[in-house]
Amino acid sequence: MQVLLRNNLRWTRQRRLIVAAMEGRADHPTAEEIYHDLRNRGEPVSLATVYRTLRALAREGLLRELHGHGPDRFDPNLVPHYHFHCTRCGRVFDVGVSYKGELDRIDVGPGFAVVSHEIIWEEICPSCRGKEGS
Amino acid sequence: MQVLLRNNLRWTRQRRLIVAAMEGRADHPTAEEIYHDLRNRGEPVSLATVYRTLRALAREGLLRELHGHGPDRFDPNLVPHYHFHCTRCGRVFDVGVSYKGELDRIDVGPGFAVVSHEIIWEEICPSCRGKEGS
DNA sequence: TTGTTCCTGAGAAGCACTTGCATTTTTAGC
DNA sequence: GCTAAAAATGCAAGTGCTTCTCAGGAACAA
Repeated sequence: MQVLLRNNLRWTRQRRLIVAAMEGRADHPTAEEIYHDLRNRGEPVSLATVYRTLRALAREGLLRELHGHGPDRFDPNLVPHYHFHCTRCGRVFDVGVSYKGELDRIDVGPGFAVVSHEIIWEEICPSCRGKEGS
Repeated sequence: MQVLLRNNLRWTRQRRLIVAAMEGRADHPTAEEIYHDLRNRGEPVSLATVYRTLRALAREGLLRELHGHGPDRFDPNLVPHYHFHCTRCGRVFDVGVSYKGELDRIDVGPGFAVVSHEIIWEEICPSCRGKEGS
């Protein structure tokens, strides 16, 4: 991953830690979650740095930002895929529907330029389902 | 629209104004935008009431809430359809791709319950495209 | 008309970030 | 390895969006 950090981005201790904390995660953590992960392991990082780093990595294309209700989430999985989102707890999961590349090539109208697309399912996840009734 | 307001929701002056301001709009306004609309017309409403009313209407299923970067937006068009979102100015537009009902019926995994789905295109809209270079 | 319940406005509070700035760190060049 | 320039960090303050609190005001049912 570090080899990809060009453009005046320095490979600092904090960035190494944050990248390591993200690597291989499939649970789409928030900046807060990464911050607490590192804090709990005794690693000194500030929340501002976690935010700055995560956004920088997303700008470099090394991470994908997910927006929706609640705090932004980050996904290290760069293979195009879709998500579903639990409307109760806010968690985001991957969905196994194959990526529809043709939707990136549709013509949405004159002057518009498609960058990417995302399909989001609104769901109730099994663990919230268990606590039903509330 | 008023006939649909059941469940202890009272048909107040403010709610009438807010519903009227939303009716037929295709520009997916934010709560702030509705608030300023009414204020500019000399109608006395508070921002808190606009937020409360819009959320209440969405809970009743009379409006759709759109989440993404920036403030939440509201859509009075209940016919299932998709959106694209300008990554520069944050505005949301309707996209003419026909609704894929089968995606509401996919099996995302044991215990998950699909409520709905949305496809969002990330775009640069014509007016931001014109101001390119910034 | 009256009582109950719900709604409203105004401002405070809260969450999720972002920014400013003084102080490190990193890194390229010697 | 040393040095200077540039970039990153931590902290605290600031911002944007939204919800909450609460006292007073409207709506609706009887």
